[in-house]
Amino acid sequence: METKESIIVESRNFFGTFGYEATSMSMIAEAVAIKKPSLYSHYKSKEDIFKDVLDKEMQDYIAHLKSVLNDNQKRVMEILHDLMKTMSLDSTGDASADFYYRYARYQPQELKDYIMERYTESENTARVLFDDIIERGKREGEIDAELSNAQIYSTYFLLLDGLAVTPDFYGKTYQEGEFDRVWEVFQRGIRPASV
Amino acid sequence: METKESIIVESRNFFGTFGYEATSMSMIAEAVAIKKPSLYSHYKSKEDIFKDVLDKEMQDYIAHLKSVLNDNQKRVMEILHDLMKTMSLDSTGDASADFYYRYARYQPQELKDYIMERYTESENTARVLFDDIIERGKREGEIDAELSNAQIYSTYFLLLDGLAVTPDFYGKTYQEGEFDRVWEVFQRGIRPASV
DNA sequence: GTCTATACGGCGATAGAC
DNA sequence: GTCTATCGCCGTATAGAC
Repeated sequence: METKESIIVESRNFFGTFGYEATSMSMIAEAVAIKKPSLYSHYKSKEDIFKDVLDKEMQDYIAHLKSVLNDNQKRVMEILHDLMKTMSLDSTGDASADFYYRYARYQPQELKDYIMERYTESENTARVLFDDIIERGKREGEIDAELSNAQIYSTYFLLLDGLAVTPDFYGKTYQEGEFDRVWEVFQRGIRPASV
Repeated sequence: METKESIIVESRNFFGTFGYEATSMSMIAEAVAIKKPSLYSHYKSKEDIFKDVLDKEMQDYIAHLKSVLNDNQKRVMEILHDLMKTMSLDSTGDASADFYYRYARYQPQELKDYIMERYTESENTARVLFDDIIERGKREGEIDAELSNAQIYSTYFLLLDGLAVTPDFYGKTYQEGEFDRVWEVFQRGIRPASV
């Protein structure tokens, strides 16, 4: 792997796990197996590394959503189910998810504007993708057409975020069942009334 | 206000808004209007300030929940509705909520064990309080008795957390409507089938 | 592009006078 | 309990040889 690639990967892991301030250039350098000053041959500052990591994560996130949501072989509720399940199970220890959800909520002051712009772009794109699939769900009778797309979208994303970042206060067994419990309530909440 | 009280309040605001690492003893001292070394007459370290803030927030959180949940004048769904609404609207800029939700998910390494213990205690207490009210909701026909308490609890808390901490990517108007949209889906998801 | 050496600043924390 | 002065450390970042 190229040195620059390695810097991105290791930095993302540290930023996601420990946060921006708690991640030092020394930690990154050690993980990449070079000396600290060598980092500055690739990036002019710690902020610049962060921005590069962020841009890459945004691209990957959208690419992932597109590939999952545009599967016309599957029924809509199956797609939404599988996506939520993946998020809730894989996310513990998933470096990309850790990173994505952390900086959606908590931005270092000096990077706040930059970060918020990127998330706004990303969430707007995600919204369009979801509008399409929700519309399909309504047409095919899986989702109650009385509900607005915004309703489905808001609720689904709140649950998704929650599942992705909730720490396990209650232990492993509880957490494994959490997705199924939550999914049932969501599914009851959006199904057509007459079914 | 006593100096020590003031330290707690200002520290909580900074810790909640900017995070533990991004909050310096100088910032706290300036906000309290004393010099930095004077802080050490009240606390022996930054970690100690944090622990005191955390303990206090936990107590307040549980006290708040108790007072809201044990209102037998109100119907169960009304209580759950009002609590979620308060969280979703007041929480933007509510220093206590900012603090509580931030450290539930992200702990500085050196304080991790201490923080997790406190949250586990707090969440276990919250769970008992919710079990009671959910049982009441089932008895009084507002909640489908087919669903487990864990289901209601998990889903409700995921939504609550989400509403409390979601940043406004979409602007003010969108955010104001978010609570109502989410509440309807939740309410449809847990109501008895025959109603 | 990588290294050794180093600058400079802010951090948490302490000493000791008042 | 509050202050001024200061310590030691580690952070980001740079200079300059190879």
